Amino acid sequence: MTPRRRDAAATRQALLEAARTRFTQVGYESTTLRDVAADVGVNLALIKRYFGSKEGLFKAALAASPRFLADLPPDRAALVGELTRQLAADSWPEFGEHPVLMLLRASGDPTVTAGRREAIEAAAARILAAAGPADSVPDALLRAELLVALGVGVAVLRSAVGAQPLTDAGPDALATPLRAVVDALLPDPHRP
Amino acid sequence: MTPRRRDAAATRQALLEAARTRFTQVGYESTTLRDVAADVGVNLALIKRYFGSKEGLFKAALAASPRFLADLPPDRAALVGELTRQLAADSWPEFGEHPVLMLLRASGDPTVTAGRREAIEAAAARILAAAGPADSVPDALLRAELLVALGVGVAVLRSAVGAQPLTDAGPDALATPLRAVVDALLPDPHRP
DNA sequence: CGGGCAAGTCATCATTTGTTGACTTGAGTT
DNA sequence: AACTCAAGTCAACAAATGATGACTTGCCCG
Repeated sequence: MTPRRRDAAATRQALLEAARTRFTQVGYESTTLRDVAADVGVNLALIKRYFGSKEGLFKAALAASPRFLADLPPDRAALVGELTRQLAADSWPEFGEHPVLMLLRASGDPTVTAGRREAIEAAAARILAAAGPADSVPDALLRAELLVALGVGVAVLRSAVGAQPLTDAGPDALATPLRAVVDALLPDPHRP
Repeated sequence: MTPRRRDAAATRQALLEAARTRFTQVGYESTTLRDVAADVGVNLALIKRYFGSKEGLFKAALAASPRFLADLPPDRAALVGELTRQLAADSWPEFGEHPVLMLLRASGDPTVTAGRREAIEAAAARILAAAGPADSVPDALLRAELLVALGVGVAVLRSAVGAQPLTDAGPDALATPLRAVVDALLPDPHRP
């Protein structure tokens, strides 16, 4: 290996990834900057240099994470497939943990909590847009948000709680019941 | 008011309630024993006296909380009603917060995390038992656990995230979509 | 009434942890 | 080879916090 020393960009990136893992796994409060620095093999003062503070590190790590329930296909048939893929924890190859968990384990910083609410509400809006015309059912947005709630709950039960049999269920086992839920919550406007 | 001084039972109870509120709202790490003691108007050393340690206080507060998705009626029709009631955050009159949140915001103590997993799995088993024969569908337990996941997600989105319109949705608005989900996940064996 | 004991307080300690300014080192440039 | 500046290290501080043992006070029982 060629341990590229004195590479600011690489160090910064490594810090981001270590921070994301810690924050996601043990939460904001239990993550210590010394641990993050040690993971990378770097001095803790570098975190201040690059991110200013612990809160800054958290926000940077959050911004570098994939969005929850983004990139949903506008095709209803493919929607269930993509939902299933994003709910399975091992479907984030480049990430060891489910990205939505970091949102939930955040600090109490007002900026973060507000952004979290917006991210959740935006996910519901994306689901609604992908599933069909919004006016098909009066409470369509509420129903879409219930679907987001299901996604959040699945992520929590799989990645944080480890509940069985849900944790070990593969995409195949999840797809069928998920399709039933999607059909129940978001009636297909083309199929009255 | 008659501030009953020197009443060990009352003081202990007050400490438990204050702790539950703090743990639920801001999580284990961010809850300080000084804050809990101050809420009750008592010295922090009493917490050690009654509960031994912070971890002991947490476990005692957890044990004093109502179980999530307990007391489900064995009647399928009433199941949705009870689910709806337990998902609405204001349906716990004696508690300001949803009890499932304290489970999620727990410390990393192995005893607690193991108990949490068991509590979730037991909730799924209770739903399954209330909804009908377990053998009606092969993956019935997985489906019941998805219902628990929905409950966890709804609790998180309502009480911790504050996502709209879900947070302001009342029992009436929730019952209809919830019934659709229950029917989709747990097919009624009496109605093939 | 007064002795005993539990209820409650006080002051303090040790540790953890975020923050910070001064210092050192290495790589590229001239 | 000397210079420069950013990358990185070091040591230390201050605040927060859980834990703890000694001390005080009020209630109850004889």
